[in-house]
Amino acid sequence: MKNATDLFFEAFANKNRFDILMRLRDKELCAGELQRNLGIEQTNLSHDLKCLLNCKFINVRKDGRRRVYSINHETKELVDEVTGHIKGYEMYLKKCGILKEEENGRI
Amino acid sequence: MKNATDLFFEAFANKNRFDILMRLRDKELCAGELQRNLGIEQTNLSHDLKCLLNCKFINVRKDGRRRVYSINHETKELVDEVTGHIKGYEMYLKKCGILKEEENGRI
DNA sequence: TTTATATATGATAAAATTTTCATATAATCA
DNA sequence: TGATTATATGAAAATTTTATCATATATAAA
Repeated sequence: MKNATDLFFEAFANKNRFDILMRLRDKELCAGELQRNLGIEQTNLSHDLKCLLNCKFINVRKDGRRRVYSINHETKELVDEVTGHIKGYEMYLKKCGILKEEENGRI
Repeated sequence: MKNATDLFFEAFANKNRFDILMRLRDKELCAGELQRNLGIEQTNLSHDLKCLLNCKFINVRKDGRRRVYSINHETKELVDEVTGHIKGYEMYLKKCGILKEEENGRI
């Protein structure tokens, strides 16, 4: 049985979902705009938006056949705090051998 | 190639590692104490501590054959902010169908 | 100087999460 | 009404992350 902390990190600490939150930081966007901005697969984006909605990290409103998403205020503040921390520790994170870089198989 | 955000979440948004940070919130502890308090396997704990150290989220000092760990101030503040957010959204997190609960196979 | 305790390391196994695939629904337009 | 666009759903495949296993090192005690 997962506790609230596990669930929180599963929702929040995900690349695509956090990217969505960052994009919504400054202005509301519909699904299609998010898809084009972030380059996420439509189907993944939809799953991710639903998750963020369920958790009340974001809100929706309908506009014709579009759905327009916006971030909630408290979540926006948390995004900012996390973003700040990442900036401050970036150099160490990149050197951590436990957080393994992908094999760089590029030619 | 992982970016700083991916690396940050891999380090920070992990059950065992976040538990360690929470335990260190109020006082410094050696590895053995953390192990007993948290019930983490010795070998996992050691991997996790190394990761947190690499990222500079915690510090160590030697004391005889013990190693005593303490949390860094900025990280402690972030832990508090995250903890607050989790409390506020716990009820929604638990109802999110995307964040799937484990099958509860208990008798 | 051998033994015991505390902690660390690296490779693989196991489990969890994320992506993909196939398809559905809902609203608008022709 | 039928076609088209925008978005959602659920199951299975693919990938990533975490845990386990076997073993190493370092300090202290006997």
